[in-house]
Formats: sequence, structure tokens, C-alpha cells
Amino acid sequence: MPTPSMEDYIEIIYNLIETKGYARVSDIAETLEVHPSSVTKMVQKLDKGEYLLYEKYRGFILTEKGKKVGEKLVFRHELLEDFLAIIGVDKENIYNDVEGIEHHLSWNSIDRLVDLVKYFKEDEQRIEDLRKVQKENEK
Amino acid sequence: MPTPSMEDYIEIIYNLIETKGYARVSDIAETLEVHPSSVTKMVQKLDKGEYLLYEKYRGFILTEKGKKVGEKLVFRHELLEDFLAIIGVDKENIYNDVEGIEHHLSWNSIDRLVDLVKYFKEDEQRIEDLRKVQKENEK
DNA sequence: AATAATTTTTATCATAGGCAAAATTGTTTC
DNA sequence: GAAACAATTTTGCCTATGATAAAAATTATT
Repeated sequence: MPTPSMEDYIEIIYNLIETKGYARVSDIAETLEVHPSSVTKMVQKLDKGEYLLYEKYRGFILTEKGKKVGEKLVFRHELLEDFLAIIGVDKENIYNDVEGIEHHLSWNSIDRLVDLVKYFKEDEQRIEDLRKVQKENEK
Repeated sequence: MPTPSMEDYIEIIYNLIETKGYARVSDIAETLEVHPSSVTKMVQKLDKGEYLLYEKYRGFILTEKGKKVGEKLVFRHELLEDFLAIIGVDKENIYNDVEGIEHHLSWNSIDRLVDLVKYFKEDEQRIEDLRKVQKENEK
């Protein structure tokens, strides 16, 4: 089992490779707002855990295991962003909140959130009803 | 701002005092499944943060600040348990998941979850509709 | 008073990150 | 193409949190 921090890195590496085709230490450092040396250390740890193959100074690629995990993590992240947006959380809080909770939910909870998001998406009226409740609560 | 770990302790101390009238090192250690020495250290830290008044070997009581925080934390914890139960997460996962995420949600998200829980509680039909979506998803 | 239970201290560990210096790679410039 | 410089990456050491283990101190009980 990867630690929360390891998950963060795997997720970002997966995303970078998807969008840019490659992931480098400096990109990851910038995205996570940590120092490059911290990234190197984690990459070495992920190599030990066989999430990626690492070659000093040359770079790294995700293993099958790493890709599989990365895909799940990205799916989960997007689901949670969807969910918070639907219930009306402000944009500026969404990323941080997801960042905070994504590593701490069982897959059972994730499955139920999938259902919940579907529940709202499949009938616009439900979201409107929710907004009504929210308006009521404000008073 | 208390750290997540500090919040855990404050919350449990608040609960213990509410239900038993007092909180002792050994109780807390047992509830949190950590060693008594860890509890002592954290209690000292909470004393420094003025969440409680601590007297070596004698015990401790929450300050006004500690009580205020504790109350909010307990409210948040119960809200999250409610929420996960409503969306159908299995009982055996609820406590751990709440434990994991409660320290990482903005109060903005908490407010929106209050609305959401109210949305479901105020009309039983909505929960039934959600269950229908869940039945559909299973297939 | 002796023993038991609880609490505290001290020392140590693991994770994760910061910072500075060294190593390597990449890019100019001649 | 080689030397000089720049950028990137890595290493080594330090810090902070939060936990454990064992031993010491205190309180409680018999």
C-alpha cells in the first residue's frame, strides 16, 4: 500500500505523462510545491515499491503496477472534484479539499460517491432541489 | 490552528468528558490505539496551545478554547458519519473514513455537506431514489 | 510498607520535507 | 569538437511530527 504522499506523486506523475508525455523532477517539484531533492527521494522510494523504473539523471517511467494505481488515483481525484462541485463548494476550496481527503477514503465510500454523483447528474431537477435547500439554510 | 493529530486528541477528550465526566491518559490511549507515552506528549502540546490545562500526574481539563474547538470537531465528525451512512457506506468503513477525512475539509465543504444531509433527511423519497440508482449501478 | 497501576521521561525510529553542496547533463561559445 | 557556463538532478545532513519502547517517577491499592 502506498502512503498518502506516495499516492500524490504517483497521481501527478501519471497526469504529467498523460498530458506531456513525460515527467521530470522539476515539473513534479513545481506542481507539488516541494524542492527537487524531495522529489528525487520519493522517486527512489517509488522505484523500490516498483511503481516506476528509475534511472539516475536519466528519468523514469511508470511500471504496469504504477499505471494501474495512477489511473485509479486520477479517477478518484476527478470524482471527488465532481462531487464537491455538485454540492456547491467554492472553486477555490475544491482542489485543496480533494487533495486532503482523497487518500483517506475506502473504495467502498468511493463507490457510493460514484452512485451519488450519478444520482445528481442523471436528473438536473435534483440539483435544483438541493440548491433550494441551500437557499433555505442561508437564512 | 491545531494539527490533524491534535484535533483527534481534542475530539476524543471532549467526548470522554461529555460521557464520563473526565478523561485520563489511559482512556485516550486505548481509544486512539496509541501508547500512553504518546498521549502524555500530546497533552503537553495541547497545554502549550492552551486547549487544556494540564497538571502532571493529576489530570487535565479543557479550557474554553478547547471546549469550543472540541464541540465543533464533534459536530463535524457526526455530520460526516451521517453523510456516509446516508449514501450507503458500510458500517465497518464509516468510522475509519471519517477519521481520515475529517481534518482535511474546509468549513465551506462542511457547510455544503450540512445542506446535503438536510436535503436527504427532509424527504425520504430522495434516499429511495438514490438507492434505486445504486441498484442500477450494481448490474 | 509493599505492591500494583498509572503516568512521565528519555532515547530512538519512520516519514516527509528543506537546504546546501556535489554530480551530472545540456547548451553556448569559441 | 572542446571548454565554459547553465540547468537539472542527486546526495547528505538537518528539522518537525508523531509514534514506540524501556525505564523512572508518581499515585493508588492492598
